[in-house]
Amino acid sequence: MDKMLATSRKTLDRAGMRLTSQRALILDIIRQGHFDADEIYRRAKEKAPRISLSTVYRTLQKLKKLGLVEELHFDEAHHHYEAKPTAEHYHLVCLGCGRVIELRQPLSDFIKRNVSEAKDFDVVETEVRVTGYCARCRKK
Amino acid sequence: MDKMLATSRKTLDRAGMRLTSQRALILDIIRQGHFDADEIYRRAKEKAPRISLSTVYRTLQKLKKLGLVEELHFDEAHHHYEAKPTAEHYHLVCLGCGRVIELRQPLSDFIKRNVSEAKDFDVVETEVRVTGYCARCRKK
DNA sequence: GTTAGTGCAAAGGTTTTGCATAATG
DNA sequence: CATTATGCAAAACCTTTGCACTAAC
Repeated sequence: MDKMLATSRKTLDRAGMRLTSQRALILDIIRQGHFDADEIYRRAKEKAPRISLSTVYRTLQKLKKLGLVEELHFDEAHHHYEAKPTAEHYHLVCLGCGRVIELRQPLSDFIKRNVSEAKDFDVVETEVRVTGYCARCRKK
Repeated sequence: MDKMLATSRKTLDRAGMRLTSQRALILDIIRQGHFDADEIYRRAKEKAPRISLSTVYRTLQKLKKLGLVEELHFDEAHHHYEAKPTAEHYHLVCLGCGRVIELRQPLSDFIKRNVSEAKDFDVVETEVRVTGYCARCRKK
């Protein structure tokens, strides 16, 4: 049980939630990349064949509320999830191959400054989604 | 039949598509704001009670492909649509009241410049979604 | 008239929920 | 052991599709 898991446990504890094997597993999977619920489910089943899709959804939901996981909206069909906290970054989604590239850029300050100034808005979260073609796909 | 509709007709013509009363109606509704498919359907039914939800979805799909309409990803459950072409802008979604505020900011240049420089990515579209609380809701 | 578009109903895919059982703290 | 979480199956949603009929060009 690593350090991050210990931190997660504390967060769960504080919320009166239990750290089950399924939750630890899901948390672990999410830390490895951006996946949709079904992909998380498939990966989880490799280690815990009896896990159910509902558990995945319920867990994701709860972790999201606790701020341990962030929900992303890459494509139209499914949501994707990634572990938090992470350094600020946003996503490039390649329309050719579907690859998701993380891009660390100090954008939120820029946005927040402009947004609040202009509209008196209290920013909670900023999601930037850029679609286009990666270098590999552009060559075709 | 206004000027915009004439433009739309041309675009449809070029694609070998017919300008039906339903399409004109949907186009007209979308120009009034950002709505999800169901809201468009409800509004459309007021003027054309026999219109079907499938027609709404099919129309949105086609208009999107033609570039007359843009699909947005505000909340987790539905897609929203807005008319194009519009000036570059992004969206603030209030977590309190759900209101969507348009924000005109020259962000895309900033993003495109940074993105291409950093990652050799050919940008097609940029979507920025800022969530938070509007002035009204913040007071509570 | 030909062909594309519509309405309806049915299917598809994702996410949520109810309930009895199992596991955590 | 009290309570929260799980698994399963069924339901709830949103969106798409097949087909016969209608309307646009």
